Amino acid sequence: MKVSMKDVAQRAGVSTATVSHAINKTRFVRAETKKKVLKVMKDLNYYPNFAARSLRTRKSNIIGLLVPDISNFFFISIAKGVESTLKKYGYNLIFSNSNENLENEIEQIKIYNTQLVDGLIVAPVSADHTFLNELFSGYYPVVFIDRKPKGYKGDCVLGNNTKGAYDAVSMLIKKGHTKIGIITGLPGLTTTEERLNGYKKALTDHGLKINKNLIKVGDFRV
Amino acid sequence: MKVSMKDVAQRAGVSTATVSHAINKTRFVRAETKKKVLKVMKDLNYYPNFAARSLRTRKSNIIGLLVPDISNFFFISIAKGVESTLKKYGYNLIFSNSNENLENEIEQIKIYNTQLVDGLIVAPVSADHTFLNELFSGYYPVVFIDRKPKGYKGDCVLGNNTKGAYDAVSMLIKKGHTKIGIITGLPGLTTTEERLNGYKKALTDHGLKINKNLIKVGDFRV
DNA sequence: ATGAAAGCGCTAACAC
DNA sequence: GTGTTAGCGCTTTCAT
Repeated sequence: MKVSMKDVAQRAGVSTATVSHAINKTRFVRAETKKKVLKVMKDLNYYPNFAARSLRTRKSNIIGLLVPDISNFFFISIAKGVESTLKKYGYNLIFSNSNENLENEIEQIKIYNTQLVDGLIVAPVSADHTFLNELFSGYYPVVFIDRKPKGYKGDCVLGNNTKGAYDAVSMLIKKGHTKIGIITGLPGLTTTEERLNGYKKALTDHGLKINKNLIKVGDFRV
Repeated sequence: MKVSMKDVAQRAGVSTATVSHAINKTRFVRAETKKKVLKVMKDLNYYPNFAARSLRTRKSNIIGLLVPDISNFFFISIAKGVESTLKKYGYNLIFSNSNENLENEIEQIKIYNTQLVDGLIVAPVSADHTFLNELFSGYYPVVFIDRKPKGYKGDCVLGNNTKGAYDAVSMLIKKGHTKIGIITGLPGLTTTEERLNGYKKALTDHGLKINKNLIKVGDFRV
């Protein structure tokens, strides 16, 4: 049988409250008592039950990360950064993949809605996200990254794609170039649209014409 | 306030047992009753509480994956495969990184020991793992991949590195080559050692001498 | 075909 | 400085 806090308490001759407080440093426990408790914990190879603690405290110390492509280097580097920062604060990462598919994204969000996570980071698929207004219970914080969820107003962390493209094109123009092309990302992504807008605006602002033949669609998803 | 099963039951005029069974299809519920329950669930935007369910059933439907390098393509492709297979069976993936550091590995295993996961997949760091014999409570299944944990006898899924290297070298020899080098992975890894053994054995078996100058250490971690 | 209620293992308010 | 105990939200046994 799995050893519970009660077992530890009994063997140490204290109450579960004392064990709990010894573990969590949430009220004073006499040094001697604490030492005894810790020893028993070790002897019995005791680990507090995650589910019970989580149920009681309403915290899971888990953050969800939902990305559209788990093998894309861009999203992996995000996952890496998120994971290492979370661990620093005692959190864990649940990593999930919508695979650029709206159904998958919705299914995964429903799982997160079970209070599995204390917070969620999403790089949304390219689609209308008005439905999020009712899907999100509002009981845990959500932040979107990289792409903007269309039709939903929530916190986002985004690159300034328009300005990036604008500046890049302006730079080329200033260097004397006039025939400037762009390979865009996948159509429909906000990043794609924003960069294309920046490209076009830079050309127009500098008196250059937009040549459709110089605009090619690539397979970038970030 | 977060809506609980009790709220759903009250609003639907049934007991929590019925709600539970309607959700889980775990005993017959009259079609009409079920329909009413489902509607109330939707109306109230109800999602079952993960922690409560997990506490009661002693299942989390979460599998842990612990790898030594989260940005290594090899481990990422493993993560991708694991994640998609898990999702197919209704499981989630907790993704963690030991960063080739034994302390991190141990810390993370302790977290998993809180019954957070129903199972664990580990690509261990290169170090003695005898300590696992007492660290693992034995209450959840663990499988090691890619590298063999030294000093611990447990389930592993490994490549046949010795034979792979042996065959590769033998092939070169059969083609008439005699000056055959190897760039190994990091020293200490079981994969490195096994491949080196295969390399050496192939040379010896075919009557060739081992030339230390032809053995170079690379930075491969898989 | 459904309900009542115990209990999973913790935390924290209250008591002393 | 420590103990008692209610209760978190489910699942499931025992009733009916």
